[in-house]
Amino acid sequence: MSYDHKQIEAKWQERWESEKVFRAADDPSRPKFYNLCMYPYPSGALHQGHVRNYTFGDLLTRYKTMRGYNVLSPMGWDSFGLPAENAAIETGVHPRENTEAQITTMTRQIKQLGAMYDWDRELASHHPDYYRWNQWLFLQLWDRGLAYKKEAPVNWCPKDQTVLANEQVVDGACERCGTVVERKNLAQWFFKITDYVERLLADLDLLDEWPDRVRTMQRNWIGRSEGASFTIPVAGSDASFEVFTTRPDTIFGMTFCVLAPEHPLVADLIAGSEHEGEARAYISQASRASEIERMSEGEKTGVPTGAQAINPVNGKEVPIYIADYVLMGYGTGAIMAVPGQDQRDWDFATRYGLEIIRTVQPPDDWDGEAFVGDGLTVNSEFLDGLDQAAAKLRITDWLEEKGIGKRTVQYRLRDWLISRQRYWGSPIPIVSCPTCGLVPVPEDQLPVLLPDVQDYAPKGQSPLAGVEDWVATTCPSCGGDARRETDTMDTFVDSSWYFFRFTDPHNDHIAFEPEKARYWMAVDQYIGGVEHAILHLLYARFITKFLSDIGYSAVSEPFARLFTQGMITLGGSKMSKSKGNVVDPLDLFASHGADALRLYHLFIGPPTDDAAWDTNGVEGTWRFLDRFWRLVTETDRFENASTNRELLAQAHRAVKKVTEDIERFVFNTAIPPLMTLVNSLAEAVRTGIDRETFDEVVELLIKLLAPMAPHISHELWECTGHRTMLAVEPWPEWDGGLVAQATVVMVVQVNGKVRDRVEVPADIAPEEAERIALGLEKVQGWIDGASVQKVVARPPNLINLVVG
RNA sequence: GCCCGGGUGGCGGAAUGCAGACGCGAGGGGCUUAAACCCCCUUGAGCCGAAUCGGCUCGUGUGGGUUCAAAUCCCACCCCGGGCACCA
Repeated sequence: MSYDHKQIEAKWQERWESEKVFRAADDPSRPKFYNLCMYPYPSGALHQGHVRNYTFGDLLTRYKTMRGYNVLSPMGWDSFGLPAENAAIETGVHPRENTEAQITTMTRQIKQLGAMYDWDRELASHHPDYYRWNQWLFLQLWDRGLAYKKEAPVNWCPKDQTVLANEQVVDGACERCGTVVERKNLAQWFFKITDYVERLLADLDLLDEWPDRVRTMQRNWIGRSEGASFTIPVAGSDASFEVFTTRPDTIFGMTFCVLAPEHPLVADLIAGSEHEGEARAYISQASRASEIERMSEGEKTGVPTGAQAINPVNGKEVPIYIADYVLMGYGTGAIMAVPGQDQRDWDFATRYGLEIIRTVQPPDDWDGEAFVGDGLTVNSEFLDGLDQAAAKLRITDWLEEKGIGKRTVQYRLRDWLISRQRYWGSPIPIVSCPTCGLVPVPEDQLPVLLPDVQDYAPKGQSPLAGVEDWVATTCPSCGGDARRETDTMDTFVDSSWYFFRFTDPHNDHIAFEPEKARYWMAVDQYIGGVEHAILHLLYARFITKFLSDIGYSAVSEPFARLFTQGMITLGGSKMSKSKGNVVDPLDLFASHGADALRLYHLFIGPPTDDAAWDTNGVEGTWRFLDRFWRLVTETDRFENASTNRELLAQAHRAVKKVTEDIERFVFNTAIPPLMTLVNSLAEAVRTGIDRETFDEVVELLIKLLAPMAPHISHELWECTGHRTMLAVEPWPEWDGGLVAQATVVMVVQVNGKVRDRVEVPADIAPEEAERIALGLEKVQGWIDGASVQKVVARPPNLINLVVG
């Protein structure tokens, strides 16, 4: 009889839940393991990406539990955010109602997977119990000057009617809806992540259990550049401007300067100039140009200001241009242009007929344009003859001595723009008072509750602005009339500290007890999609460092070990509703069961890699489970047999292999030894096996399968007469004596080609291996009288005879 | 343009001194009135031999190199995927 996955899976899901097998107690006497899958947005439908994520996570939860760890594996909901609000705009249904219905649905689906969480610790970021502490976090940052409001040019999505962080702009378009992003000046809230930039960069080196790829992405995102900044005076005026360069050694090659169109000095420089009209037209065009147009590389355009700059090293006067290839947001918004050593400057110079001076000698065969490589400095007075490094050092010292400039480090990373003109998020706990200015809502008045609104449609400001009796309030400081901040927080704020809240999820007088966090943090294993490699992980690292600084966290890095899983693809592209290529996990729960689906996700390929979906593969893992099921439940004839020891040895080798593979987080190679062991066991049942060996091999197989296919494993554990809960049984150890092989098949090569194989003792000496190899008939045929010139012996696996 | 990954049968993928484990697919056989399920066998390409067994040659994107030995290490190139991108 084939196994009834529906009945068995329902039975065990109920048992695990009612017996609270996976509830984590705060017990500092036990070694802990904090295992966390990135908490999901409650979209309402479990997809294969979730299944893959939770299958990996649950395998680890169950494995570590069997290894005796006190495992914390919580689940929660990233439940604020745009999709629920956009749905509300269309349907009028309150986002809360919608979100909570979807949480209910997804909870049921996750339980159908058999993935175990401590549901007593469930949290959802839209609950006042949670966002109250989100607001608390905001106030902590405010108190230390790390939250501030300022007018800034921002990325504005005209469709969603909200501001986007730089990180949420992809190819000049809104990450969510694809609308081309505009630039707008608005007063916005920021977190000062740049205060932490050096630590965020330096501590990446400590994260040696993170994928290199993710560390590199973060490093590039932070974008540290060393160089010099210095002052350039404007000729015939008191004005001057600062520039930053990574190539101060090329300063003698400066033949013009460029200011960004938004540079504050521009207006003064062009006033009254013959180029004023032309320049104004250019500036206004640049400000209207969408981000995407400005970003498209190509022809560099610009206009002269008519003003001249004075090169501080040699007093040479060069023209000052305005061009949009210089960005106001990076460095000082002004550059010294050195076309000889910078391709962008070269392009600009050749277009406008400007002078080009090489100050680095290119190689003799150089036929390119700007030369950016290393070489001897030329045309540079006291720098001549120095290489790049020496010249940089020399000129930077010179600039510092003269008081003209200084060593400078620049970063690509900007402060984190956290305000959103949307409804479905944590209200920012600030009140604006005409006399006191911006005043924080006192901690004991938190949470600032999100009020209900009538109209969710975006109008350029948060829908909260329309709730007059909410907006109108009194100043906590002077008691006078004041108005509430109507922006809400970016949902990345919610997710930047939720892993702390899981350590003390019900606390209603503090965000979390530092003592509890001290026991559970850091997260030992964090599992999720690589799409969070930059934003979420960077923000979470920043907030953790902050919480550490204010005494709430004993760790300054939240995630000790990070695992990023690959995507599931079908027909060459990522499975997604919009592509219409989804395979619904719920259908597979019904047709093949959660165990077969889980096993398929483990087996399909390396967990880090993308994997091409093949429903036949689920059929395959189902067949494997069913074969094992029938073998255990239908075998009833036993006899003494001589091959039992070899079968037992194979079983113990499987224990070793599976254990080692789980430890190194590679699951696809942990399944084949189980499949071959089941096949060998079936073979042994056909040819004769004794009861004792059969039972031992079955017991090992059940335990090894327990973290991967838990339902069928638990049922078989019970079927084979055990009264204990398999989930908390100890993980099996392998018998070293059985694993070690007495004899090994040695490969015999002649001139590097395999010519024969021979069974030899595992501890064979090289000389003996050579003697045996030379005695083989086939080997003699290949040597054919020639002399053996060299013997490379790697006993007992291989020996290579080199003949000439 | 710069920085990461990656190219192995019909397919997903194993393999760090034996290429193709394991699974899927395909082909053949058994069971069956029949089909499905299940069980057994075959399955990189080419070739040799009185040939269901034994053997040979080639073969891991392309071209070189190092080595007794290369999918694996090195160099160059091609292709695919990802990240960043006028960052001075």
